[in-house]
Amino acid sequence: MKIKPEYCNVHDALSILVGKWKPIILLYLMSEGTMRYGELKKALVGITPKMLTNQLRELEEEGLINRKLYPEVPPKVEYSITEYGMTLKPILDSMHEWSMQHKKRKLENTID
Amino acid sequence: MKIKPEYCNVHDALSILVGKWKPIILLYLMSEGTMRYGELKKALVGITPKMLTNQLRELEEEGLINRKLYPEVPPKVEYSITEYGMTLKPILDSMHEWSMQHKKRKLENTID
DNA sequence: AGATATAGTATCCAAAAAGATACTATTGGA
DNA sequence: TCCAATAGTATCTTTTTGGATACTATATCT
Repeated sequence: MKIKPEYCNVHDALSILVGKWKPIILLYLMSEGTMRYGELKKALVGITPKMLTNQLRELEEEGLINRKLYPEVPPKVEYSITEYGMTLKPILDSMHEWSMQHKKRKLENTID
Repeated sequence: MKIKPEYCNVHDALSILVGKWKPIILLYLMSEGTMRYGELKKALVGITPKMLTNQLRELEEEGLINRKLYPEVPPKVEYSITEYGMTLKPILDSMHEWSMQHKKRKLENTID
């Protein structure tokens, strides 16, 4: 059997999740609920405005988060997880769980 | 609450899985069992030897796959998934499942 | 009139990931 | 003696991703 990355579903799922700040943003919105742009910017230590906007836009494009613009001045924009975005929660949770075990395992194997 | 990517377990789990060919290699070894370097190279259409070696080494370093070298000439090397690597299967399976739903959903929303 | 607050853009630069391509060691067999 | 087979290395280039930093629009408040 011959295969290419483009035909791999896991590869595609990963490409949606990957991005330096995407998992964090998703987890954050999943647990904290609605947040404004500025709040996210404060919470995500070290993120640049360009990156924040970029990651939010990409998540929005996949339908995972919602962007609500209030027509005020100064502007107010609220981000929240969509119902659809919540379908990722079990996967993120199991990755979180696996990662913790993995780190534990690494420590155990570092007897040197 | 303030957060950084380095403190996010999901981020870390992803970084182990990410790499253009890693998910494919894992899935392949999970389903096909043991494979030689040359067999993998033939199966993974378009991969360069450098990339193949690189991805295999990184997976091996995490303990997910096994490298068995037979001291023959010409050399013979067999790769297989480890028992530990198999603990990732449920996660990969759910990502596969999610990705399929996601594509279906995208098609439905493309009525334009 | 000028400062303030918010949610971004725009531009340029650095680092990381991936691709192309050629090369190597070894030894059993023709 | 020279070639084939296998599992890689080595080197250079391109592409992708992320970082630094400065700038903008605009109604309101003083």
